Amino acid sequence: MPELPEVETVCRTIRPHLVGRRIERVEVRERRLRRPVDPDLAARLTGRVIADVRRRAKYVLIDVGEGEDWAVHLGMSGRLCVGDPPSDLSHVHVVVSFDRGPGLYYRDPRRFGLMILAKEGEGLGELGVEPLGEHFSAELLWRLRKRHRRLAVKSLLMDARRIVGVGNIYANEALFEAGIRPGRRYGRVTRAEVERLAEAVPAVLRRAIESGGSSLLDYRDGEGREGGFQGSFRVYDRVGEPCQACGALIRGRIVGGRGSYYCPRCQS
DNA sequence: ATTCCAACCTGATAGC
DNA sequence: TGCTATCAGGTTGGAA
Repeated sequence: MPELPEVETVCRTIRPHLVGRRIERVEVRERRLRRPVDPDLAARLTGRVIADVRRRAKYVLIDVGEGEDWAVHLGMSGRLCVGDPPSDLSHVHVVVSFDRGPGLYYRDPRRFGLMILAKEGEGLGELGVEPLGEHFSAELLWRLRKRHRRLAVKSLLMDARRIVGVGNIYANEALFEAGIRPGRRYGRVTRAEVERLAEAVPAVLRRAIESGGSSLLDYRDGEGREGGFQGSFRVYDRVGEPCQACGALIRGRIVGGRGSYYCPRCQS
């Protein structure tokens, strides 16, 4: 679910409710996430004052001072919402209350999410370039091409060790915008196409953020609202529908184990 | 070193 | 209605 635009939206929507709040109580109801939650997490967080909330890759980073971040990954079905948890607490794994104002809860039916408390910048593994940052460019993509000639271009876009934040939805959408088929070997992508891709990736992500992200099933922002970008998909999950640009029927195939979608006329 | 793929888990949906 | 099979926004570890 949550790719960069969704995580960014969550950060923006929880930030005003959390900054300056002192963590009063943390209840971990289910420790079995993708990696087990530290048994001491609640104790380590209690009493901390939240200094900031920001995003890195697909992580929500809650700055709890002393150089440490409470990093939350939403996996496929995670939600981080401000307010009281729903009366049905199933899949609500963590509930937080503060010295004042509304609480915060984490819900994740599939438990592919992750939650750690670590020194700033640590514990998140190898993370690549931010596609909305200054280091993302055609030059970078061209450089990466040298080392990944055999890889499908879409798989490269989705490899968080190289480029972060781009998941299955936005990889498909950006490749449509750049006119490149998802399964094309990266070594066969031309310089001109790389230039288009370098424009398309941040453009798609920015538009999605403006719409509050995409809600398929589980995603909600920090205030419980659905995103709106799912109504703007050009190719994602649209097999058999006409391309909005040329009318050809959208096709689907598996690339790198993930559902991939493209217009056979607009994308080569 | 790079690439591929199964695995993790629950729920929604499609087909019979 | 109900059962089964398939698929889903992500990441990872191990094999090829």
